[in-house]
Amino acid sequence: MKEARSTSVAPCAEGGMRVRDRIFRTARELFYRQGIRAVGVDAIACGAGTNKMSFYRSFASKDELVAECLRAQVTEYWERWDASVAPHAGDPRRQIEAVFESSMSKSCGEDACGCPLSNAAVELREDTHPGHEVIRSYKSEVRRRLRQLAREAGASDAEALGDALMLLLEGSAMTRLTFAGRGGPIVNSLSAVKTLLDAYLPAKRKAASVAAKKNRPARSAKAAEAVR
Amino acid sequence: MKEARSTSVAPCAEGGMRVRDRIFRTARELFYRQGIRAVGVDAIACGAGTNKMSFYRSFASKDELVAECLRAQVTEYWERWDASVAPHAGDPRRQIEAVFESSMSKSCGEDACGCPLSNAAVELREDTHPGHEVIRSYKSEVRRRLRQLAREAGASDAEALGDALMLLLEGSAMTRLTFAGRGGPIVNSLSAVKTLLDAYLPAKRKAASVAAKKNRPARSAKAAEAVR
DNA sequence: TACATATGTTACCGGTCAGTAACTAACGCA
DNA sequence: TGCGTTAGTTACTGACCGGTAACATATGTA
Repeated sequence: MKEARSTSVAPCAEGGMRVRDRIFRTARELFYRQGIRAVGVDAIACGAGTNKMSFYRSFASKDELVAECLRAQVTEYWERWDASVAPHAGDPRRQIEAVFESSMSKSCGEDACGCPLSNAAVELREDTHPGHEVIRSYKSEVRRRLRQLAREAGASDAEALGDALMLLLEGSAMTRLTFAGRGGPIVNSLSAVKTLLDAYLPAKRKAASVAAKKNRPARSAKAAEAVR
Repeated sequence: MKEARSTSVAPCAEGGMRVRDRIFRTARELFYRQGIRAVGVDAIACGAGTNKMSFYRSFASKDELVAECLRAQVTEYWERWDASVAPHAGDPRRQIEAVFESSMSKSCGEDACGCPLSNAAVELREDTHPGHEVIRSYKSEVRRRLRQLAREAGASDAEALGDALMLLLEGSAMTRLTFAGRGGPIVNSLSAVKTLLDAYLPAKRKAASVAAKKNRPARSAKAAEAVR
C-alpha cells in the first residue's frame, strides 16, 4: 500500500492566515484530493507550513478535524444551494435545474473528484466516527429538499421525482472519480434531469409556479450544452 | 481514528477450503464491510483462521490481493449481468429493466453497503495502484453496455439514455452507504428507470425489438413494487 | 519593562502497518 | 520409507500512525 503521501506538499503559507485556518484549509484540500485515511496529521501540518504540535493546539484530534471539515463542507454546500435557488423563487422547476447546474459546475467540475461527503461516507465506516452523523443528516436534508422542490413543482409523484434527482446527483459526483476530465456520463446529467422533469411535471409548467415570467429556457439550454 | 478492527473476527474455517481461498473470501468480505484501507493483512489472515505468513505465501502483497478481489468482483458482476439479460434476448428495454432489477436486489440489497468497485475508487486514489485499472475498465464497460442497450432499444438519444441509466446505477449503490436498511432513495430507482425509458424510447416499443411477444409488463411492474 | 498569547522545535510514547526469516509440523503420494 | 507440498509458529524489521511533554522563541500589549 504505497503512498505518495510523504512527498513534500507545497505549504500554503497564505500570508496573513492564522495557523488554525491554514491547517484547516490544507486538511480540506488534502482530504478531498487524496482521501481522508490516506492523509496523516503530519502531512497536514507540514502542508500548512507548521508542525504537528501546532496542529494539536488547534484541534483535539484528527477525527474532530475531519468532522469539522465535513461540517464546513455542508455549510458551503447549502450556501451554494440557496444562492442558486434564490433567483428563481416561485419557479420550482427552474430551481431544480439551477441546483443541478450549480452542482455540475462545482462538485462535479473539471478538477473535482467527487463529493467530499459521499467520499467520506465510503471511508468512514465505523458509525462511532464524529463525522458520521454530519454525513447522515446532510444526505437526509438533500433528499428532503429535492422532494420538497418536486412537490412545489407539482410533480405527479414528488417522492419518486425527488429521489430520482438525488440518485442522479449522487451518481454524477461518484462517476467523477473514475471518469476524470470532461468525458464521463456526467455530461448527460442535466439532460436526464430535464427529461425527468418533463415526465413528472405537468406540461407547460402551469404548476404551482407563481412567477412564470422568470422562465429562461434559452439560458438553461445553453448551460446544458456548456457541460458537454 | 479508532478502529473496531482489532476485535476478533469470527474465522470462516469453511471446512474443505484451501488457505488461499479462505483468505480470499475473508478479504473480500472485510474489504466490503469495513473498507480496504481499514482492514489490515493481519486481520484478514486471522479472520481466515490462519496467519500472516500463510497470507504472503498466497499473495504477493496486499495491493495485489486487493486488485484480485476487484477482478473477481468484476467477473461476478458480468456473470450476473449476462444471466439477467439472457432471458430477454431481443427485448432490449426489458433487458435494461432486468439489469436494474438484478442490481437493485443484490449490490443494493438489504445488507449491502454500496458497490465494491465504486467504494474502491474512493479509497484507492493513487493511480499507481494495481486495482485502479480494474475499476476504470469496469466502469467504462458498464457505460458501453448501457449505451449499447439503449441503442438497441431504439432510444432517441442512446448516449444520453445510457449515461442517465449509469448515473442512476452509481447513485443507487452510493446512497446505500448512508441510507441503510430499506428506506433510502433507492426505493425509487426502478421507477426512475422506467420513466426514462418511457421518455427516450419510441412508444409501444415497436423499436428494434424483434421478439416483442416477450413483453411482460405486469411482471416488471410487480418487481418495481416489491422494492418499495 | 513585564506579561500573555501564539507559535516553533525536538524528542518521545505506544501502537499498528506491510512484509520477511527461519524453523517446525502435518499430510499426500510414490 | 522418503520426499515434496502445504501450512502453522514465532520473532523480527523499518516505517508510519495519532498523540504528548517540555522547552524555546516570537510578538503584541499594558
